[in-house]
Amino acid sequence: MNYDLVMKLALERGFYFPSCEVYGDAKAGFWEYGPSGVSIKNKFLQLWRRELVRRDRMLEIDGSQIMSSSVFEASGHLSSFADPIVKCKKCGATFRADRLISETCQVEIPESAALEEFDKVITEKKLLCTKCQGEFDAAKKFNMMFQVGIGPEAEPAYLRPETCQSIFVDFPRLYKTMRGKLPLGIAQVGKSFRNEIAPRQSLLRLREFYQAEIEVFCNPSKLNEMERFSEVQDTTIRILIDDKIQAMTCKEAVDSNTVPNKLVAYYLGLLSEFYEKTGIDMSKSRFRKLGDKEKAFYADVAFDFEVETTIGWLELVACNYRSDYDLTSHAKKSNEKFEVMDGEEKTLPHVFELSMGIDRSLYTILEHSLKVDKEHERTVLSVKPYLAPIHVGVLSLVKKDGLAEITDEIYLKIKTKVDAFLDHSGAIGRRYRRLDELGAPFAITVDHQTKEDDTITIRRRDSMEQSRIKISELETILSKEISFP
RNA sequence: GCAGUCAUAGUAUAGCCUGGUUAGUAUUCGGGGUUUCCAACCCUGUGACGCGGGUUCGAAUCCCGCUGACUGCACCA
Repeated sequence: MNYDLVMKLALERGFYFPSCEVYGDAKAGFWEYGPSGVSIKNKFLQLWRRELVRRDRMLEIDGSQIMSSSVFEASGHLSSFADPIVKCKKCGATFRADRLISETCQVEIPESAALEEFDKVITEKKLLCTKCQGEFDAAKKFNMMFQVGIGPEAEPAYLRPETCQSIFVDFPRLYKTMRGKLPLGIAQVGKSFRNEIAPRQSLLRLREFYQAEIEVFCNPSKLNEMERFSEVQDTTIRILIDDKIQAMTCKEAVDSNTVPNKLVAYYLGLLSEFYEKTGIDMSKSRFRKLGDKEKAFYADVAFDFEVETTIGWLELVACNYRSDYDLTSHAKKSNEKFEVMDGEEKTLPHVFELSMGIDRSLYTILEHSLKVDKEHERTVLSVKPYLAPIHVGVLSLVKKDGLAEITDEIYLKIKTKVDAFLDHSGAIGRRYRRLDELGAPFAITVDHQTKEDDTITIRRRDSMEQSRIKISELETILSKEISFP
């Protein structure tokens, strides 16, 4: 299925749509989830909690979205999360200063250098705009963080550009009060904010977006002492090696040194098992080991979990081994102690993170699940039943002869237990089609026979098959069919 | 941020070049009928010119600015 059809479905069926769309000054990069989108997002997160947070006994927190300047001084975002740019005075074109200089006069200046360094070279080498030969203005830093003003004096603070910073600064308290033991996973779901230069393609590149992040704190000398590894040692992970995707078990990945240690392999395994259950086509997925130039400024080793879609390979999860970068920086800046006891050993934990993009994951689930069934002239969202925005459609074959009343009764009985949708209007086939597009795995229909023997038909979304069941069996059947794996 | 293309009901589109009736069509959606298990049919109703300015007696239509979408470049910590 392709991007345009997913977009159309999203707009027509309430999955997602542009923010503030009735106003002409609405800015790009902001989208909202409609009812169907929220429903599938909640279920996706429930699956994430089951498969990762609970399974690994992680601690989940919910931190502030606005964080103090000190946090980002320590994290490096104030200096490193910014690009040096120069603007042409004449035509207004902007360029990355470091790239412009290295491309035009082969002088390498690190992007984190002081702004005067860029100005100096531009003046010395008499660099002019490559488009119009105009002169450049002084170099500036474009920081991708949104600054906010706190209180009447508008003292600067920032919207977090990644959720994980609260996990790092909360770590000492959590470790003490929650009786932590390494390795310890701390998880968080929430919004992050980045002032992207060119947001594009709806949910795939947003200025305000959801992340589900997991920071695993571990003892760097015990990365291969991972008891739980046995749970995933036979789980298959797909890794890109020399431009070829190779499927191997987690054990093989460690033994062949493809993945550096058991801890990292364990979490890549968990992540694969999780995504398998979202219904994403895993044969179109890979872990890609990042080269030195691609890695984030804090990462030692990095694997991106990527999935192939009709608009190319999409990064859904960044798996970064951040070493002690964050805890050391925060310890220094805050003068707090971040070392903990691991058995007899005092250690400053290292961090391995799984930073998941929720919006992109949801898009991919939609794209991989959406099918056009030409034979029956219908569009079907074949999502896993436990992720479906609506679990069951509750329909009357016709409104009259008392059928609507029986249908209402059934709906009343189940509506607080499952996501049910009541519909009496129009032709039955049309109602089935609508439910197919919403991804409802089941529809039940009350007909004339119902009045005689208290049975209803239950229709399955993917096969369109129908069978008769007793009304009294409905709840049991539904709860079994839509339960999480 | 740059360049090109584009912007009309929920969705997809016609009309714009050559300014002038009530902005047309398909589908969706609401109500009613018919049918009585897969988008059928009949009646009926709701619904749109992205925003702001200019030209003009008159602007969906011509001009300017802004915003957004798409594609390419750059960017993606």
